[in-house]
Amino acid sequence: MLSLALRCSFFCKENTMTEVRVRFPPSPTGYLHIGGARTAIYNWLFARKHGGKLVLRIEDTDAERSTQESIQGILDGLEWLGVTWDEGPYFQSEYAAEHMAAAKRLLTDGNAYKCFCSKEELEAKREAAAAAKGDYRYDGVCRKLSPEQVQEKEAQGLPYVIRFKVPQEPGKVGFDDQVYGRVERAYEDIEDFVIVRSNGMPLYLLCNVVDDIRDRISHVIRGQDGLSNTPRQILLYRALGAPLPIFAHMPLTLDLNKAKISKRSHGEIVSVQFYREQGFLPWALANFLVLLGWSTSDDREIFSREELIEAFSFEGITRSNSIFNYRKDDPKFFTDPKAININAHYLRTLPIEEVGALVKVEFQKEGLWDAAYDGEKKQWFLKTLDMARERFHTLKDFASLGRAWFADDFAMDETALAKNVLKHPGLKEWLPMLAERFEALPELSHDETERVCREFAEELGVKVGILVNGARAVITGQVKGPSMFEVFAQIGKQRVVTRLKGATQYFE
RNA sequence: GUCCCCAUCGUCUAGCCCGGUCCAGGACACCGGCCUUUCACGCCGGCGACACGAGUUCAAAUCUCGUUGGGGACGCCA
Repeated sequence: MLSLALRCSFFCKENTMTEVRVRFPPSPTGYLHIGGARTAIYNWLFARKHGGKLVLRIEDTDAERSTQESIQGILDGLEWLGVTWDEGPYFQSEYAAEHMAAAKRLLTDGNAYKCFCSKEELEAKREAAAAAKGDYRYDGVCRKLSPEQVQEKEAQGLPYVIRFKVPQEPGKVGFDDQVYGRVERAYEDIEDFVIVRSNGMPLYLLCNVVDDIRDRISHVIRGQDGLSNTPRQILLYRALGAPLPIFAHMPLTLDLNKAKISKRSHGEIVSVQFYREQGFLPWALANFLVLLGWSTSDDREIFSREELIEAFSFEGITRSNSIFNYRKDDPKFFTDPKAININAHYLRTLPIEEVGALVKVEFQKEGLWDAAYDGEKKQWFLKTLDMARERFHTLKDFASLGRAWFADDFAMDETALAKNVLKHPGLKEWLPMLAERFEALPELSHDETERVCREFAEELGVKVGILVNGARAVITGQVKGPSMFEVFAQIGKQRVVTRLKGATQYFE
């Protein structure tokens, strides 16, 4: 799709910055959302792959919208995902003096000028242009002001913003984006943009560049929505006499209506925290997110950390936006089915000890944790998880669907009750009778319980499945689960017998 | 409106740069089968796409142009 020469320009072009340094600069105006998380992961992968550094920088210059809570949320989210940074977090607000100094320099070097046009004036011009169906760009009236005129206006105490002087010549600015290829923008299409507000505060475009220069960022990896900012930022780098980083823009993640996902309009479904609460394994989410816009040429989709770091490159990144196919109000999937599928995959393939550690946290929250699970019941605990996890999708399932394994106050699934218990009235007598036969055994083993069940079924002249599934319902509250003979043995004689005898209650 | 970007199954995508091996491959989802005491896993099979139109060519998903559709950016937000 894109010429190879262009794609590998990072490796071929001489670069004054030998060290790979990338950054993730969230603005703390809300929780960490999956789009931001994906960008962070890409940066992290790139840094790890090239032995570089990931800098975390909190862009908190919008004091009104930034919150401490949000900062903490972002940090927690990254940490949970396993995205580790090497420097920071730095806070953009602490470098205000530097941003100002840069603005002053641009002013004295003649790369910027003071603009006294009021917001109202500009607004009027914008509206007039819109009414005439034309497009508006700052007309540069203040750029033409003589030094005397500027002095005069300043003497009058008129407020001013500082605008950058975009070259007024036929050329264009361009750069080789690592994902999108050559991107160019004619000077005439760029207006003299504001870099400092009338209250003296520098704007994002400038701050961001100044910070990236100071942090010696070699590769700017960010969302495609930053693509059209890039030409202006390059102008800033040039004027500031700094070397250019390499740019790589990622396609965006869209919602079902193909609109950019945002915290504001999508709520929890796009928040990393939500997945944490819903029982996602952190790496499963990361793995899924990475696949939204990146792939390898082979058919691999499941990657360990190491494998991903090894496999990752800009080459595998698509240029088209991808849709986050979440399904709200779907009884089976509460988010993108693929995300659930990947989570389920990790849930049943990860070393059981790892799953155990995560389930422990879940159980502690649910009041299901028993200290003995870390002690004498540890083997039993892990084996139970191992048996149960095969058909679970999230960590929460252990405490909900799997509750009967660990506690006596579990819920009876309605389908299980109707289909596997009430449908066969004979079970009202048979299950307690089965309990008696189990009681006669020294302990419940897979083979013994199977023998007993089959013999009993034969005596009764019914299919063993009726007995077994009826038992499953009253013992686990579920319509599905592992082989019941293993379940008998695992749940243990006492609970099994009690629950089988209690079957009569369902017939009243 | 202006500038820019994008366009393959419902979704994520491979293939496109270097045209034939692609009546387009994989994954998820969905449907069916096998397995089975259930469900799940696993395995087997099915459904399902090159946005449209021209052009170039012996040959186009791949190259060119146009159309349409979608997205992003156009702030004294970040």
